Amino acid sequence: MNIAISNTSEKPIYQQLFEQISAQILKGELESGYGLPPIRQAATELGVSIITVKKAWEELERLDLIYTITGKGCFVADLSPDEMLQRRNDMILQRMAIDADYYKSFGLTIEEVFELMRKVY
Amino acid sequence: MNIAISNTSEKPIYQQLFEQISAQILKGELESGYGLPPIRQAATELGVSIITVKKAWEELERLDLIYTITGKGCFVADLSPDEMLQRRNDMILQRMAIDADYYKSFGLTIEEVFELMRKVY
Amino acid sequence: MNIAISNTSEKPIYQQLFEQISAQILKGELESGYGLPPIRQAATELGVSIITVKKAWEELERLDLIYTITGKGCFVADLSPDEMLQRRNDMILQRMAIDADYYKSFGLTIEEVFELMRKVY
Amino acid sequence: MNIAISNTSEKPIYQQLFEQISAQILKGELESGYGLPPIRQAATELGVSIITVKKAWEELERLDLIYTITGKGCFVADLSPDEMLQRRNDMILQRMAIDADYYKSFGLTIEEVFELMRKVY
DNA sequence: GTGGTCTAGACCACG
DNA sequence: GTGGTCTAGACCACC
Repeated sequence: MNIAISNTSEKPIYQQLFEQISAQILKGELESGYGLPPIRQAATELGVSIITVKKAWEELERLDLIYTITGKGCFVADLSPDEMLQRRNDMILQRMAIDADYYKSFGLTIEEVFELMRKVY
Repeated sequence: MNIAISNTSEKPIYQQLFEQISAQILKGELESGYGLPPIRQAATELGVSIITVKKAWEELERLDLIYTITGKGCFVADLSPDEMLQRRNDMILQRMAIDADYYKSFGLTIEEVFELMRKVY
Repeated sequence: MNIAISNTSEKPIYQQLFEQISAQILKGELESGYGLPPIRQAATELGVSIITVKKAWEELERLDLIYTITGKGCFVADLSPDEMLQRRNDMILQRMAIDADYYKSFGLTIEEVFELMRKVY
Repeated sequence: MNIAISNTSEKPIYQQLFEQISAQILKGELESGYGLPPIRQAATELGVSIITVKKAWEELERLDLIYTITGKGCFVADLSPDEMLQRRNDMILQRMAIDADYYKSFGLTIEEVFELMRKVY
């Protein structure tokens, strides 16, 4: 659990949580079966409300990235490396399509995108 | 004025307006001195509230992309081609830095970003 | 809005809400574009918390049965009669598969199921 | 004892146990007088808590489907074939009434229910 | 006015 | 101990 929360960000806290944890799962930092901290503990550690943590956890479960055993806790789902790569790419492509639309609205060619992206990456 | 508004989008309408017009200005579609339609007219044409249009116009003026002549209307600012290119890149790079952070959070290399970006572009 | 809430039921309130409204939508009682009552109003009318109503609404939106326009309200989605029938059957079949498993666990044949079902229907 | 437990199911484990065993008794798979495994053994075999097994056994005893002889164990109750059939139907009809209400809430006719049920059975 | 988010605290079922 | 649900009330952005 290595999470950074920004209260000033325009992005909702639960979404920050969701994005960071899903990224950690899909790039293999959190192994299958890994037990996430109890929501109450996570809430106090992160300094947010229980409900906020729960909302993020729910979204993770909805995408089958974690599973819940009531009374036991929440655990990282069992995904094969192939599945993880697929899910990761799906997630990124979904976001990237929106980003690409933005770049295109400014008339950028793919080559220009590459050139600028190399600068900031 | 070629604008597409989505009421159901999670993105605020005024921001959709702002993004699309600023993009059109910075890629040269709207020439310097071009007179934007009066706020009331734009509002009825787009089917949005006057307040919403005003908010978008204010944001455009704040970034010196348009200027207002009281009683006459709003006009696209005078920007040299160099300035326009500079402003366009600034705007894109600002967004791109955020996008890049997102991609990096999933552990993508720049090459992987290029590969996926080529798919959606 | 014709909703019956049971506080004593073992079924969560938000799920009762979801089930009843989704049923009303999918059997055509609530027409496309129909504006649901504001969540605060619905909450007071039903005597439940705003959050409870919101949770039900969120689930409806997740299944594209309603859509939200921030600042305006929530509206029944536009679904063709064919789509509605399809969605209705999907929803029922999902539940029915579980019910069928239960009946099968008692060794019932399909004919016995029909016979008993006719009694209670 | 042929039981399948799902930890991730929303249905409580004790209830899964109860449902499966009661079904086996009422369809005659477990004969009258058959000795259920000791709670501790059942618990370890199924990989669940003793408390959980006990709760299921208690529910079975409450419905007179099994009886306990202190120090000896739990045994399947003596039920005549007629009684078993009656009890089975009672149990199924109770559930079926709920299921029927659900189908009816979607406006299904009994014929539509039969048609769909045939698909999944 | 609307929905979107968040808080702090409570009670319950399950194991 | 765990998660699941619910409450009452607050603040914000958008329109």
